[in-house]
Amino acid sequence: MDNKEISQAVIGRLPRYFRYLGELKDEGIERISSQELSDIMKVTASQIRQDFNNFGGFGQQGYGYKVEYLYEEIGRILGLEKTHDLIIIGAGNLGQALANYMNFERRGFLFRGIFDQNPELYGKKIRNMEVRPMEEMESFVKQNEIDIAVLTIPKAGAVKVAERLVDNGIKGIWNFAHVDLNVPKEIQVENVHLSDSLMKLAYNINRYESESIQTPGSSL
Amino acid sequence: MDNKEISQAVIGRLPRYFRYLGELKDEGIERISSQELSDIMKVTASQIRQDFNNFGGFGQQGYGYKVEYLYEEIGRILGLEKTHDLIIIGAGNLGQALANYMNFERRGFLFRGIFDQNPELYGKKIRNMEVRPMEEMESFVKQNEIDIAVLTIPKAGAVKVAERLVDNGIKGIWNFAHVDLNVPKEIQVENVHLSDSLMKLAYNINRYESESIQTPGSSL
DNA sequence: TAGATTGTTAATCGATTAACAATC
DNA sequence: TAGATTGTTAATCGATTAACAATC
Repeated sequence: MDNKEISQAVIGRLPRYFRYLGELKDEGIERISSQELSDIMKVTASQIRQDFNNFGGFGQQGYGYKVEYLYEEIGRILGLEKTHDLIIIGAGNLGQALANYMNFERRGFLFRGIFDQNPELYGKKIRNMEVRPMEEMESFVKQNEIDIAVLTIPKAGAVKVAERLVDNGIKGIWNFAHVDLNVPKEIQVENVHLSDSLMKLAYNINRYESESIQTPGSSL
Repeated sequence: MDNKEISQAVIGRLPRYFRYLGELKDEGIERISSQELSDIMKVTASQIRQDFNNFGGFGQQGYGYKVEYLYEEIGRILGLEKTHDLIIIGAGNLGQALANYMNFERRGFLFRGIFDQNPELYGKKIRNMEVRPMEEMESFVKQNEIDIAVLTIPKAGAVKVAERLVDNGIKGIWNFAHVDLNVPKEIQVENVHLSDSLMKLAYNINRYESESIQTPGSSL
């Protein structure tokens, strides 16, 4: 409804709020102030209030926020009351791992099919789905109105597969292939580049080590 | 050597530079200007130059950057010439998928062991390693001087396991458990919260849809 | 040398934090 | 009402982009 664009920095924090509020709710806590939430989550109270106020006022002056209400509102903002139909492209280890991860279903992400180009895998049961040949991907996406494709194939084929998905009406791609996809800007892409993440960890480990060796005054 | 702190925003971009430069090198391209790289990577030339200059001058005025040299320098910054010994905690689908992912080894991340608390999995071969019981984790970390632990266990146990790892000298944790770990600040943590990532994708899909419906003038 | 392109300073933009008036 | 805490404006900080002098 609201028309001002929300920054991706804010969006990126919403799932974490959602998680903490869910936990507070499960603990039976009814109200919380931005300051209390700040202490728990280790972010400033100011940021919490700013973030929430991007979407309108969820709190009440002098009282704070109602945990359950806030939890539901953030879920609604994230679109979790809607369901999404998704397919997995690539039935390797990672594709199978994601297919078997039940928690996504809980949030409305419904696993509808899994595809691979390796004939040896055709018909293999993963969760309750049989692996289908890649050739069936296009028609399947159309007929089942698939929203989201999860790309867990090697990077060599990923760019082309993404184009085929786009041509058949996919709305979003969750991309685990180690390559940047080239799709129209109305198609949403969320990249999970695992090796990039691991390299970042390595950098931070190395940096900390060399820092603590060389800090003046820390010697001997 | 240098003492100014590099921002995580910059560090986060290094693996992507590294990837593109590796591809350019493989294509046999010897030199590149920040403007050319800008066109390929879709980031500003200014940002590229600023980023590189955090680490000293890698280029040459009037010429540009030598691809191979730049590639190697970034690899060095990321610490990829060193090796890291890692273990995986949790031999479920995701743990096995990561264990089988060969590409990490290529970058010096050496898979040394995998642990689980489920006795049915003990001794099961994953890649070339047998699944070990959780009880052996501490001694294994110490004896083999493990740097990095990959946490692919449910969130319930993750916080405690992380503490045990820290007590035994781990330097970094690659955390796939859907919980924030509570470790001393000298321990590096890199979180991969898959469901957060998927929620972000869902938000962006929904947002785009409602926007294109409501944009003034697009009505029919 | 002239042309190209870096390295670096300055300007802008956006995100975070601080402050406080509004109000429950 | 008085106290608490939000919603929101203003101040600050940091990151990105633009501009240009240095120099290959």
